[in-house]
Amino acid sequence: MVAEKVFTQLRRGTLEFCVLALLQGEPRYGFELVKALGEVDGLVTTEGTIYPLLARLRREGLVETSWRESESGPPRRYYTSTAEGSQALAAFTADWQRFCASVDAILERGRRG
Amino acid sequence: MVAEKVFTQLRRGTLEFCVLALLQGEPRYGFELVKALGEVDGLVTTEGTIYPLLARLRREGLVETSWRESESGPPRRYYTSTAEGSQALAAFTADWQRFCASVDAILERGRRG
DNA sequence: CTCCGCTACCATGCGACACAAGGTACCTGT
DNA sequence: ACAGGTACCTTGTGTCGCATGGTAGCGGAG
Repeated sequence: MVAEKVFTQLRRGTLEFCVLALLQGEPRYGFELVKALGEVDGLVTTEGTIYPLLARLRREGLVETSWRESESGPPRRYYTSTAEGSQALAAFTADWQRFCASVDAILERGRRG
Repeated sequence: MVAEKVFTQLRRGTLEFCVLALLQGEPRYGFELVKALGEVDGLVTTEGTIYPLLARLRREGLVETSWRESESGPPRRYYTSTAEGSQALAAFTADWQRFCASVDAILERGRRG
């Protein structure tokens, strides 16, 4: 709970697109996303983070939603990526790789210095 | 100026340690750091960001400072990484690599889906 | 029937970076 | 020696995304 604080900052800006990536070709609902992200190192989060994020994606037209009945529990709101969402994801992926390369270079320089 | 907004978020949490990396083995002053970061893709920033950041690092004991005369201009406050700073940098580097690997994996999955 | 897990959602707060202005010291040209 | 420009540091305000904690409803297990 203490060392994890670093990841809270690192997640900024990336979490949004990680969600978008998880929605590619496969509709998912909120709680499912929390569990999926929880299995990935450094991306653990909670519903309180995911739902505002999903609402934002919806406002921006990057995802669409639809209700479906569940066999065990309350109905679920499924989120699907729009074409615009996939496009935004692709653009981010390029930016992300550039950014990673820059940071890696600096950290590497620091290790030598 | 529009697409750069993504990087603003990505910088969060990493900028601090990029500065720390630049200080390894080589004392630098604030303005110099701004220029050095400005040459790196995605890490461009301004004094208004750097100085509060440096103040934070100093409060946390990760850097030390000392004034030195300049041959051309006002005196400069030089920042040096402490042993604690180098240690924190090493810890972050490990976290960063874990995080990158996670994000890369998710983005990759999204491209296939 | 009651408790607990699942599911969705909202209100509030914090932390880190951006933007912009202000201030002081030094140098240079004339 | 004075004016203006540059180097350098500082401070205040704004923005935005994630965290924390809480509400509410449904359904199954004990």
